[in-house]
Amino acid sequence: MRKLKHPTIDQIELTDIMYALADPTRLEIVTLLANARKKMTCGEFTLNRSKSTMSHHFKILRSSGLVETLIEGTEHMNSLRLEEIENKFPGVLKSVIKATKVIG
Amino acid sequence: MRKLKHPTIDQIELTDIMYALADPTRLEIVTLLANARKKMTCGEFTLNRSKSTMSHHFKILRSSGLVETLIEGTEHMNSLRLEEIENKFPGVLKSVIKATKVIG
DNA sequence: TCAATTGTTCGAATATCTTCGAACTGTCTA
DNA sequence: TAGACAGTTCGAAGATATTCGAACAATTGA
Repeated sequence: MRKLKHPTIDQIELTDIMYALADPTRLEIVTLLANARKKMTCGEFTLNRSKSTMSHHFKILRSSGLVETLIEGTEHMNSLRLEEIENKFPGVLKSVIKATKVIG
Repeated sequence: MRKLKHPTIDQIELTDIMYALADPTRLEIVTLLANARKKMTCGEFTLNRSKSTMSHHFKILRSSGLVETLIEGTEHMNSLRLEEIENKFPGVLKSVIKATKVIG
């Protein structure tokens, strides 16, 4: 469990990102991460879901390429791969984050 | 069957749009519509799917607010609600369309 | 070394999605 | 008015998703 797998930039696919963002729970995680502007542990997200459910969503966020998870001790520090994704799909992630801000 | 229901602009929700765009078939319909720059009938999309399957996808595209369908005779003319959605969620739809162009 | 902490994995239940063929509806035209 | 045409709706099959609790793994600290 030393290191978690992440896709490289060229392995990231648009449909995977769309799919990851289509779930309300995951979209909320993404916007919280974007607004936090810092790394957050899984435990900091109190979205009324069980530990295993949250872990499941983070796994999908990681495999889509949206989130990077670094292990520090017993904690998993999560951050958005915003710049990389902006570089590959300009405007996609940023506009979605901005759109969620306006609403809630 | 005279007129089909569409959500008004303020009824359109971001997660519904994300969900609609997450399916490869629907994403392809959306990009074809965007590139066509004109209204297209359902029959013009030859994506190796049955009539009923295509109808199902168009129903989701309509209910998400992405697509508007006007009935002209026996044909259903479809178009993207690009300007409306741009107005509500700036950059979201346009950046996704642009991102798909680069790839395929 | 042992317990506490953080998160993952497993297995299962439930719900939702995609897909299709068949039957149907509304419109046009011969 | 009957047939052709474009899509929708229905019902069902099979695949995927979401969710949870329980068990597990890795690290830290006492």
